[in-house]
Amino acid sequence: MDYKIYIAERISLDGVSKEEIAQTICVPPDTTMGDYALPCFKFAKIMRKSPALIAETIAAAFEKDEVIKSVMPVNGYVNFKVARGGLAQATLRRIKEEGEKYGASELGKGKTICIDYSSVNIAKPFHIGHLSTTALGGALYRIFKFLGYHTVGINHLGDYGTQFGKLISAYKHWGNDEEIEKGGIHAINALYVRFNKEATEEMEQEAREYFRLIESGDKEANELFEWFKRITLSYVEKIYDRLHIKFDSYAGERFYTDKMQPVVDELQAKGLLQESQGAKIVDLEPYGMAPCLILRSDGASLYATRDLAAAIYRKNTYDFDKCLYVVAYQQNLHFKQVFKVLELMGKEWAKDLVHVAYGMVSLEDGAMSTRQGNVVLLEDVLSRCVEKAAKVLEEKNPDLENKAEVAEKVGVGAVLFGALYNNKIKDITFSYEKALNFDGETSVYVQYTCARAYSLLAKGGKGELPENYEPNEQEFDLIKSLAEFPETVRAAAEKYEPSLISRFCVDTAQKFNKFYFDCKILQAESEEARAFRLCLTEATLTILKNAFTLLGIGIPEKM
RNA sequence: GCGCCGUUAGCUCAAUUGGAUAGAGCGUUGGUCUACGGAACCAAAGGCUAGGGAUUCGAGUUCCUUACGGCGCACCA
Repeated sequence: MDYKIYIAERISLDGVSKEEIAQTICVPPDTTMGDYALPCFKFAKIMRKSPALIAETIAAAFEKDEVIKSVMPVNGYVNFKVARGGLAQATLRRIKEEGEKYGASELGKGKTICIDYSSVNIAKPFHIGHLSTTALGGALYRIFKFLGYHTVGINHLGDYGTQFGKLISAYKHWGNDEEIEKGGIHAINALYVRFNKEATEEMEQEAREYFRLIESGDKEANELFEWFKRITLSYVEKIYDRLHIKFDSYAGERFYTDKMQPVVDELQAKGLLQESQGAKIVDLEPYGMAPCLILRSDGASLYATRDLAAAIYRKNTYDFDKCLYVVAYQQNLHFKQVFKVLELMGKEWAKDLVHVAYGMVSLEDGAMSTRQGNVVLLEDVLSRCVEKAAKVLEEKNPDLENKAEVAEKVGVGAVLFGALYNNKIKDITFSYEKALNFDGETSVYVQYTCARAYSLLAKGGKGELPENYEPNEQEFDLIKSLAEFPETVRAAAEKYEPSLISRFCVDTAQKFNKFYFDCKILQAESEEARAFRLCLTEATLTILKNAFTLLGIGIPEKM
């Protein structure tokens, strides 16, 4: 039941709709004030009465029932207290019934959403700079799926550009097949780094020529390129497996090679293409933006050209209702330009394209650079976190059976959770000290809370929910938190902000721990209290599992 | 120079989108240790929400402005 609507329907105000009342109802900062509140200030103007008077009138006219137990006007607010037993019953029953579906909905039924995320570069190792888009995109993918959308995860591979010409040139000069087969991506990347350090002018020339050869379909150049691509993909797929990330398409930039000319033609036909300084552009001056470059003066396509082709292809292929680009805010202008050009082309669906921008990751000693080799590799961060988890596990719980498996869940979870805990727009300075901290507001805290819950349920069994039980403060506080989960999931989707879910988890775990310390569960004061608390424990566990599944993090039963 | 974003406790971050006394974690100090799992819990200290103006019943949140920081601004992706 939605209490806000329930309350709103029992209030009538001249000139104010029930919907507006329901929307205005909020949750007071302190539970002692009430469970819900209606601030009356904005009605004062319409009704030409003071907020305090309106609040008093509403309170006086409100008929209390078995759901709303008390109604109090306080300084222009009307505070409502609900019957706790009823709310507890309804919430716990629903969680029990819906189980792993609790929080899901059919909101997106029949709708398709494309999510472009992670988008790795061929021949470049996966560093922590790629973590945000991967973790965010993966979480959004699951969140939208949970809300009933048909989701399409797209890894828009960075597999196009002169850099691959450089790579082939470097390979020709210094490459060694055996080393590459053994060293994989790192051996390839070493070649690329070396090229950027040591390449002569002739080699640069040669690199451009190799790139041209790839483009024109030259057999050897393409075989080399495909080899590098295979090595890269088998490397990143291992990482994706550990992070529980999946894609439905690996159509990268190269995929659009033959799909750009029609876009250029269409731009031309629609009179949008202009010549400027030898290049072809779409002028965006009227919209306060720099021009969007479509073709270089040598006729070659650009980043924007491929993104235009990709957007059109995705619309034609998936007929999406929304298409997200989970890309760092560095690209703000780029996407504004691309979206605007599509709008000018008359694509009414351009409004459905969303750049989900997030903050940058830097190291304590400055920015990362693949070319200079100044990077922190994700695989290293993962292995160090898992190692640390294993070490702590060895101390705390040496008899645990599946230690390696648990350490993996704890360690990898901590890395993912760290990437999903703050507002996505914030910049991050990576440090091992922070990454390896398992105390406080972390996934480990939540996992530990779950381990406690599992342990309680193993000892106490799963009870039947008692009919007439009046929850105490701690119990009720926790239940209200649990009841908010569906709304939290929806908000996370609406704002493209998985951190709302991470925050929810920590908050709920804190409330559970408070409940755990203040209330005896297995030796409760009555049979009813014991049964109720076990149900509450089970419900909390259900929700934390659902939430962590959305984030892509596992929860061990023991740790 | 222009545009976008950011600035909240010593540090890292929240704040239900304009609502009541701005909350957590880390760190610090003190407490809980015969326990349903101490990777935990409780308490204390710590704030002119970067500065200034405006809007209104009410601003961390909206608008203007200044400062500081990040990012971007034509043939890279």
